[in-house]
Amino acid sequence: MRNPAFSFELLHVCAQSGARRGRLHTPHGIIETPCYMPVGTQATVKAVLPRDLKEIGTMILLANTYHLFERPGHELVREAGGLHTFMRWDGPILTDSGGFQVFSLASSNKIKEDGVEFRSLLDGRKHFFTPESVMEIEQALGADIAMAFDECAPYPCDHSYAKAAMARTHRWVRRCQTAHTREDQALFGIVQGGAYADLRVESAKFLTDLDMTGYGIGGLSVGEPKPIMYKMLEALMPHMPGDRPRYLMGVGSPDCLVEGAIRGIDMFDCVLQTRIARNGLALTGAGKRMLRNACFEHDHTVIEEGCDCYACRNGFTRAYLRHLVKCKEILASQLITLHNLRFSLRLMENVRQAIEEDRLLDLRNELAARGAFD
RNA sequence: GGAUGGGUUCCCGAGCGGCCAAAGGGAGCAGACUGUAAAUCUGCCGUCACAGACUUCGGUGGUUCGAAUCCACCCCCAUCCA
Repeated sequence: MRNPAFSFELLHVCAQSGARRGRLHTPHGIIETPCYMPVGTQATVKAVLPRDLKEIGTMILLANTYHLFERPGHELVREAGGLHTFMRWDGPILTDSGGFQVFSLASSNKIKEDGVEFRSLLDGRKHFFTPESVMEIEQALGADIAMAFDECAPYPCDHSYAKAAMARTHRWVRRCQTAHTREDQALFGIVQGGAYADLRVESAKFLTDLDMTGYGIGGLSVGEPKPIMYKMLEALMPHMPGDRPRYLMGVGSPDCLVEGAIRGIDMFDCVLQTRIARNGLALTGAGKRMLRNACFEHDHTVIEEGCDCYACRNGFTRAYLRHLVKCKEILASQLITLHNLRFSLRLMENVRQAIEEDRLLDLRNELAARGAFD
């Protein structure tokens, strides 16, 4: 079932860490991996122009099936010529299936064998999502990569529940495969299994047998301690096919990006960068900086010396950004978002280079020593 | 000069005899944020030796067991009338 329109080259494996340096070819462009993918849930990365996303080195964006179904509706996007045309982004796009909303909006939906009943956040109406209907929506949206419809179990949850959610996810992914026909779009399956290594391994094996174009690893970073997440990755990774991209869904704090790459992850997405930016928090190589705080009132230096983002390159100071944050000015969100995204994309550039040079563990240790993960 | 309505903790603004250190906003300070219901949310926000005590509601006296709340006078402010 692998889609021939997509190919994944494994360029190098870091001798020091085992991390993978790869290249994923898609109809809308090439993705160098490991990569970080900015999230544009509503067909826009909040506060950033597509032009700027391109300039900072974004190779692929995320959008969300559930949110775009609710508004503006997938038929409208289809009518507009698909997501790329609609949102004016001609690079690769990945659509999440709405599986995460099964988890994050758990209080307003009901999970059944056939699918999930969602209560609309906008008008309270009920919508029933099935693997088939989600495939219909994702194909209408027309992203390069469509994620299968999965059930993301919460943490903590007991073994039997995690197993049931995993098994359902497995049944659903086969239905997704059957319903998915678009040849210029790849379908990625999603490994589930909660915080249970045996289930993770079982899920990895099951999905491997389905010979999919790529694989998501879902249901992690849902509240469990990081060591557990890492343990899950270590347990399941030997059972993942080496010649397919592996996407750790929803994970992307600076430390997790590096630790994930070390454990063989090729793709990451995370809303953290953009969300914390809108709350005045900037990422730097020496740790996070809450620019709203009083200690920056008279700090006339840029967010991070040497950073090549628009804000730092052009002398926007912490004192000025603090002022913008306190005034709730839109520019604060724009500048800090751009900075955080550039920080993360540059981090991955460094990770890729370190893999090529077989020194990713060294890089990890250097970053940690400088406080980049604080 | 007369009439009326007001003066409340940094600001606005509730309270109108005890349940008031005083609602609610704002500002200020801090925290959270990982497949985005997030330009959101949470906590603190009179002072201190802080499970308690002390000082506050324009000022000064008074009534009362008890007052930001009632009374008297005074000082300001707003509007209106001369």
